[in-house]
Amino acid sequence: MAAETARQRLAPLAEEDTLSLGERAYRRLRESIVQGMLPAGRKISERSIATELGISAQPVREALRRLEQDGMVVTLPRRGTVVAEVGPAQLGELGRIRAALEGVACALAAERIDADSLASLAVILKRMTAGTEAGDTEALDEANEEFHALIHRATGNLFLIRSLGSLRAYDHLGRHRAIGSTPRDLPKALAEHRGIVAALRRHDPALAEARMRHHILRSLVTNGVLPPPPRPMRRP
Amino acid sequence: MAAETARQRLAPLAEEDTLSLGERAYRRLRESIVQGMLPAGRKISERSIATELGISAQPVREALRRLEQDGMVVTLPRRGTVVAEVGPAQLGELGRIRAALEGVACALAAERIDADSLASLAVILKRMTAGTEAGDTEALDEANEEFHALIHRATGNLFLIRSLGSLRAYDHLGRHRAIGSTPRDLPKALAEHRGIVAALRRHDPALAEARMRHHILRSLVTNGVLPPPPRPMRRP
DNA sequence: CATGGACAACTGCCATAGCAGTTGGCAGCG
DNA sequence: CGCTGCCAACTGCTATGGCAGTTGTCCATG
Repeated sequence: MAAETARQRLAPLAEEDTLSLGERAYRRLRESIVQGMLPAGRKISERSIATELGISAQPVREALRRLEQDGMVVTLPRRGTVVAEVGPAQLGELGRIRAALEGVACALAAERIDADSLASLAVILKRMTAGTEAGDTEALDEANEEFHALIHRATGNLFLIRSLGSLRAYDHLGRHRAIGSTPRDLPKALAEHRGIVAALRRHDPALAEARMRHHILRSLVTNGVLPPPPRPMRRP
Repeated sequence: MAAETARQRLAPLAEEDTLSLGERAYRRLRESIVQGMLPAGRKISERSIATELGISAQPVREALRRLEQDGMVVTLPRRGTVVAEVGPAQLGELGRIRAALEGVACALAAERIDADSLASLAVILKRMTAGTEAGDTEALDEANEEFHALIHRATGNLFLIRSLGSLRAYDHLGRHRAIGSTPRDLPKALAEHRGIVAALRRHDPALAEARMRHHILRSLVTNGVLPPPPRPMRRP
């Protein structure tokens, strides 16, 4: 079959940033994948992507190698590179992996988080409270993003930051897969976020880890990417 | 200061494999880092590494970008790339991360492992038993490697396999850092391995996860990369 | 002696060109 | 009509060359 699949071309890279072309291509491609364009199975050729982005093939190639390491594309040598299939099952697995990783991240953060970060978290919590009352899911998503990113950075662990960045990308993919508005339990999420901050403020790694892990797993369940708890979940 | 640090050159890449040069350079460099040559702080220039390996600079560059994603090197744009500092503290963090990841891997494996893999694990257990009685640490290390790699593969999750591959590399680094023979508790490790296989055979994800995580954390403690449990560890 | 500035020797980064292996289709033979 | 073999158009992969930014050294100047 020919490539008749009405492919929407990628806009050329804006030269707004000072980042390397390889880095920009990496982010752009990852974004394009989780946003839904470039669906699973789509063939990605270094040259075509390069011309669409208005750059050379080398940076694209680097980006593809990194995406391959993230598991978002698979490439058969001398055959081609395609967007990896990420079915509901694998999405669930990645969610469980993310839950575990967010857990240790939260534990590490609890050990070394400073007053400034705690203050920032308090501010984010206020925004979350307002957003929950107003039902502003968009603002909530943004605050949620900052919330977790801040905790990740608080660990000071680059490996954790990078891995969780990739994993959260998959989370976005899951939301885009679910047609329409995904179900959420706003008040419960807010309470959990409060509990996590409380544990962080107490510098209690074990408690922080348990609460964070529970929070992620529960949100995955209400979002439908994980089935209801096959065995009674631990109460935090 | 000049580069007078008696640098031992890397042997050119053998063309034994059919792997791409970039992949081979990636593995070679990672190996060289965890083995102790290319110590932390060593400057790594694409060109010099390329000439030492007898290849071009492009594959080396890809390898460096991937190593950067693993956190093993850091590169300042237009300034240079150096081997990342991985102190005892970060080694401990990475260990805790690995414990969590090995845990979920073991849980996933428990859900879907087949009879063949279980049989292979039984064979490995026998080798471990023999090695423990004979005190053959080298054979034990090899068996241990296969043991965990087999469980990783049993999950069928590429992200898990890749991440744990990188993490285990850091584990080797920890052993090479510790001068002389690192302390180990062979009988205890054997018993834990048996318990893990039993949980896998029972297809009990929660039990398998708890046991695997405990196993990793304990081995990290006896190896000295983690301090003795600051708070009472859960009994599996 | 101290200081500043220019030049050379790096560095990472990117574009171009071409290699070898794979695939799809089409002509030609049975 | 069906099958085989070849050829062109891909693919990923690597080498080469060169650009721009950084650094360290050395000489000239105060």
